[in-house]
Amino acid sequence: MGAAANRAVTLRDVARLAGVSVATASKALNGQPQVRAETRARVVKAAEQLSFSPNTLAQGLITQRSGTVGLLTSDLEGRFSIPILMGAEDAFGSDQTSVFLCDARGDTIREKHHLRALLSRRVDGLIVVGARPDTRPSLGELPVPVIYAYAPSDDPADLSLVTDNIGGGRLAVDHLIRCGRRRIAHITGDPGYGAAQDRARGALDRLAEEGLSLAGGEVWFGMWSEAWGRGATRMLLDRCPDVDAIFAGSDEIARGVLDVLHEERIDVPSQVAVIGFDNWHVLAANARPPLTTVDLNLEQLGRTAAQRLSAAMDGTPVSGVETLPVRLLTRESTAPLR
Amino acid sequence: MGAAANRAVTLRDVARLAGVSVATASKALNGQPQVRAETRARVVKAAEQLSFSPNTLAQGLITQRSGTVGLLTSDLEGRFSIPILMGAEDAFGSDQTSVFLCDARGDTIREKHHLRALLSRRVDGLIVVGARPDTRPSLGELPVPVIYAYAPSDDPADLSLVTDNIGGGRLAVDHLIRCGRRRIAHITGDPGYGAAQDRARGALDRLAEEGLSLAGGEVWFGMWSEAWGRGATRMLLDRCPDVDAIFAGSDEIARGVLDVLHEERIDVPSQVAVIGFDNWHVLAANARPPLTTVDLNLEQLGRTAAQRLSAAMDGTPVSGVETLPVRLLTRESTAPLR
DNA sequence: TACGTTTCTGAAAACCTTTTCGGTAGCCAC
DNA sequence: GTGGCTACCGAAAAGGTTTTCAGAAACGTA
Repeated sequence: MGAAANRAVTLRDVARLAGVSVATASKALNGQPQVRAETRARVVKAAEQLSFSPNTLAQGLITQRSGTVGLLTSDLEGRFSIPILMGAEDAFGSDQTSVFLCDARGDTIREKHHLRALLSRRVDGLIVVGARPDTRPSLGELPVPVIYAYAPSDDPADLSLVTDNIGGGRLAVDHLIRCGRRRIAHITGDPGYGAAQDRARGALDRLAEEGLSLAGGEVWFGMWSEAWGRGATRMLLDRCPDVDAIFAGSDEIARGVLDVLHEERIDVPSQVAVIGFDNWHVLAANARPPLTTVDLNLEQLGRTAAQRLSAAMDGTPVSGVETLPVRLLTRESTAPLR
Repeated sequence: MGAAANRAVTLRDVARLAGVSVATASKALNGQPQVRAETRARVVKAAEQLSFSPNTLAQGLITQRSGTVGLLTSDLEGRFSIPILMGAEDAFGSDQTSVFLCDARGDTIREKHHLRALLSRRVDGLIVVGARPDTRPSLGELPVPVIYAYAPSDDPADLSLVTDNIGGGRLAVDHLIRCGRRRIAHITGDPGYGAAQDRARGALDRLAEEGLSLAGGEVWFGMWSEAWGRGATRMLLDRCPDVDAIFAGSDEIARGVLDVLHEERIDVPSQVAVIGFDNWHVLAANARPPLTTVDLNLEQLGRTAAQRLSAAMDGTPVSGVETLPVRLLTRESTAPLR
């Protein structure tokens, strides 16, 4: 594979080839004004000829900026971190900032290790992505700015970016109401998750505004799995056979819901509308029928994280919790009643 | 969040606090022998007190090693790259090598951009992960060693690491045969994928050894989707109602297969055994029943990639295509006939 | 011609660490 | 008291780049 260990070409090589000093070469390549056009051209040509690329390490050493930020995640599947990473990369754009992704796998000592590694590589900032949307311990005072994304920090002095779970719950129910549904049930995951509580809260709020209450009488908390989605749906149909819409707290649960409805020959969406949460593409798009769901806008979250981080790196101190809107993605599992 | 822009502490600060020169401090911290135990202790204490962490950029500048490798992927979902990343991190372990993940999103110009960024950060090596398990264009001659993982390079002078799709096909069919099945069908994805061809090839080989041929008469090529899994299964049941096992070319397809079997009240595994491919956890583990599947061993792939890369970085030139074994993961969708 | 001005170039310092090599101090033996 | 060890420490160079500042060259003006 051609180890091709020919020593990397340095600015000195370029300067020599162009017949100038390294100082001039540097200025020529960086667009500094105090260099004659003709000289600049010569340097640029030489650089291209040698396919020179500046040593970022050396640059970082003197500018005190490494041009890298760390993305520290605990997310084994990459379900959240990859979209956030893409958003962040987008926002930093080609302005020579790269993003370092480290996966701590939910392990505190691995997290510490990665943190040390990132810090010793002099990252200019840090984005911390939690595995679940609940508060997580703050990393404390660090020599670089930190943004917590998805899972907020427990220290209000930090800046956290979270998705709007309450708003998402409202949005889902609002959509169902607009579809003419009145007997709406909510099946969701582990009640220990703040996200489950918030989504339920949003749903209940919107229902109350309409003078409605939950079909089935209560929120069906359980687990974040298809199996629970199936089990809860069976119980729900038992207790409340005239339900006309189900809001599932996650796409996994929604898959279970759809499964049982299908089994019972209940048509979706004409008899019962189903809406999920997360827009986990492989689950939602492949569902039968394709699943209307609440998209978390994770790329946007990543972009915003990058922007806030840029601001913080430029010295504007930031803190608090910022809630980012989610959006409805309609597919075929919901439709107006008539 | 405490921008805490207090200038990072340097070795000079440590030395000053310990009352020694920077040279001595360096030697003390790096375990060099020519420093008195008492002095070393003083330096170590000072370093801890200031929570000093050496500037990797400066270190890299003189050792000519950045202690980072790049992981260049085209995989939007993170389905492949995250496990490979974890395996690679494992293999490099805490021996101060970090892994830089960049997502090119299947876009050539983005790939070029990331490549430049990585190279200018002086990564010590590169792992390139393709989006699909087919050959991809070589990056050509680079100043650092490169390993192609998952998708092999089209240049035989490169080193590529791929999963054993033929072996996987054999393994799947072998398992079904051991379960006493004789009328085995194969539903798989896009025939344009080498992986689809290889898996089918392995399956056919193993069947031939047993003197069997494929139930349904042919391989059912189609698309990598649940919908195709459903459609193909319906056709299959139509043409060949006595089938007793189905080998699906991916877990997504297998989900479709299970769906239709369930719909037709055909019990899995007692009447028909089903096996998938990929071990995409959210799909396979949540299936009804949980899906026996072929695990790609991607973490192992990542570990091996890291090892080969280390070897290459140490000067051993490597090339060719290395095929890594996959393994069977039995859940409940397969079982002996009786 | 002498001087001031403008325009361009280069030497050198700085960033932080590692490593080499010379130097100092202490010790022992003569 | 001298020479020769050993054990320890520090000055300095190196790595590649940017930036500052001084100097050189070219030009115009008096």
